[in-house]
Amino acid sequence: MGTHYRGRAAEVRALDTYIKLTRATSSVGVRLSRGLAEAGLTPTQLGVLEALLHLGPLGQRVLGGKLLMSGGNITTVVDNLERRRLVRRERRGDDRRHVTVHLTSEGRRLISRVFPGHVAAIVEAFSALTPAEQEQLGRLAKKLGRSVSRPGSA
Amino acid sequence: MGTHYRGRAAEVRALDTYIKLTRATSSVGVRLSRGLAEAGLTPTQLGVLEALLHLGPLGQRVLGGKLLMSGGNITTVVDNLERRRLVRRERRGDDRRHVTVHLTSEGRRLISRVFPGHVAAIVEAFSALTPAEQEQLGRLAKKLGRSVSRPGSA
DNA sequence: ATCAAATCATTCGATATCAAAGTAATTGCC
DNA sequence: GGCAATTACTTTGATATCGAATGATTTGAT
Repeated sequence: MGTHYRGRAAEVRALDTYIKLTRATSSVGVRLSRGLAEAGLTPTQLGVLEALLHLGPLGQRVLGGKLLMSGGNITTVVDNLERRRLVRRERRGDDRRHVTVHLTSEGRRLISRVFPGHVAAIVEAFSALTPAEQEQLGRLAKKLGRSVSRPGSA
Repeated sequence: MGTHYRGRAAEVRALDTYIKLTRATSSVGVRLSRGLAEAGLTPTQLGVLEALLHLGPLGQRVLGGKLLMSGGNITTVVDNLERRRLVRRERRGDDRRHVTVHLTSEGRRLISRVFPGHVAAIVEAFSALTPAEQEQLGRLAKKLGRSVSRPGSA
């Protein structure tokens, strides 16, 4: 008894949380995109350049893993960056299936210039929350993400 | 004094929270997309059908507002749904600029069948968090989203 | 009544994104 | 050594998404 009601309450609660979560994430994303648009970068392109800046040259497969993105998509994004001479592909000698993506000096210059402002925008977006709230939000998000990615317990 | 250090700490904290937030949201989205894919629906298409089911026929502009989506995109999504006979456009008589989007009976049947499973998937995704944690997450997400959407205070 | 401005939808050109199919190269097994 | 399976990337075809430009219609000001 009460199961029905509890079930509905659980539905309303989860749905409500889900909506707030996606809206918040979307809002932050939209805000950050604006700054990036001035540099002519999409969020994904920034992600690729940033990974290359901080981790050095990477294979496309690794890039896809870092950015939670399908392989087919990596090809497209790297294509677009390469066309603008921001990155350079290099076929690896020891295993010619692999392609290593490098920042060009131009790409390095761009990402070095843009990244600080991007971080500042993130800090500003989250300034609505106290440090403790940010940590709490991070903790809950991590817990949620972790459980969804794994085979689910219940 | 200390400003520099605090600045860096704030950056690390916001960045870390941001990454966890986007990853969690993305993971939940990916999980939900799977169930939708079986019904041949994208998340956006589901959103449109669900809005029409629960709110009745709507103008495209209103739909865009509900789903936080640009007008151009609404046209595309409604095009795709209309091609599958799940919705029907109707040019309004009193103001011929307006188009009202209706569910067809086929569309109503589909969304009625799919929606409960979608909700169940959301409940399951969030079951990793206790009710109190879900409410806390919702509260923080709402606070964050609200502040980002508005002209930002500080 | 007429012309300008505003509003709603569509079109267009980019990028993103995925899944599936295809190509190239490597590894493993016999 | 040679064929099968695996792995890495690319290609293809579909949807999503935005912003800017365009078209159609209505509203407002004179």
